[in-house]
Amino acid sequence: MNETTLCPRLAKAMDLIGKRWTGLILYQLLDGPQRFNEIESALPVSGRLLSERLKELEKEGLVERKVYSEVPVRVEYSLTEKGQALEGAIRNIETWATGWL
Amino acid sequence: MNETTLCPRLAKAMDLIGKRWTGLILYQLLDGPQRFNEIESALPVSGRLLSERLKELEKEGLVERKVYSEVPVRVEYSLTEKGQALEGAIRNIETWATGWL
DNA sequence: ATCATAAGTTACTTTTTGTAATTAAATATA
DNA sequence: TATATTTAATTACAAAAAGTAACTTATGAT
Repeated sequence: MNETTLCPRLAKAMDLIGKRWTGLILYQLLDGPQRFNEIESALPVSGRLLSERLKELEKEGLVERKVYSEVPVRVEYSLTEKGQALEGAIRNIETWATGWL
Repeated sequence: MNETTLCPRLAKAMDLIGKRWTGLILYQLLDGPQRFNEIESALPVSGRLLSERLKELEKEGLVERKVYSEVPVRVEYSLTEKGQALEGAIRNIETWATGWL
């Protein structure tokens, strides 16, 4: 086990995307801003992990969180420019999936 | 938690790629056929998980395993056409990583 | 017989996930 | 006043996956 010449940025990207549910959450957000429950309903992910993943993605600047003080509260998540920039990669995976799986 | 209309192929693709080390292993194999120890040295993955991941990828038809009965034995792993077809997605992630991380 | 080497596998600990119940905040209703 | 509703989480605990290091297997050279 060593890290020799592995590009740290690629390693970080793969670590982010290669985390369970992250890819699907980003894919879901390509459809536009969505609230917590919408994402939870669209994917087979539990609230616990969805919350955790969204926090990570927000911290990494891929996702933005907006709170609307309505009743009951509404929280919307959307892709930032940085997150949106992953669309090509995600669409590529989608295309591969339909062609090879 | 439900699965509503989520595309099963995309879900499977994300499950494959979204498994720790899988993305980097595939990326490494884009350089051409490599033996077990080469991959292990190039990435911060342990032999235990590398072995497990390569088995999964072989089972899914993305990677081919060839044994050369030399002394000591040589085992080479390479991408199949199906695995190679992921190059676009992987390169896309690489580009994103260098641009945004 | 002993050693060397590549490619794993095993045993054991730590971390991450899955699941379900619970909480917080802000009203509306009985 | 007390209870109910709804969204967005958080907590507690069990199960699964990952990290680490030592061990095994196969084959032939010394």
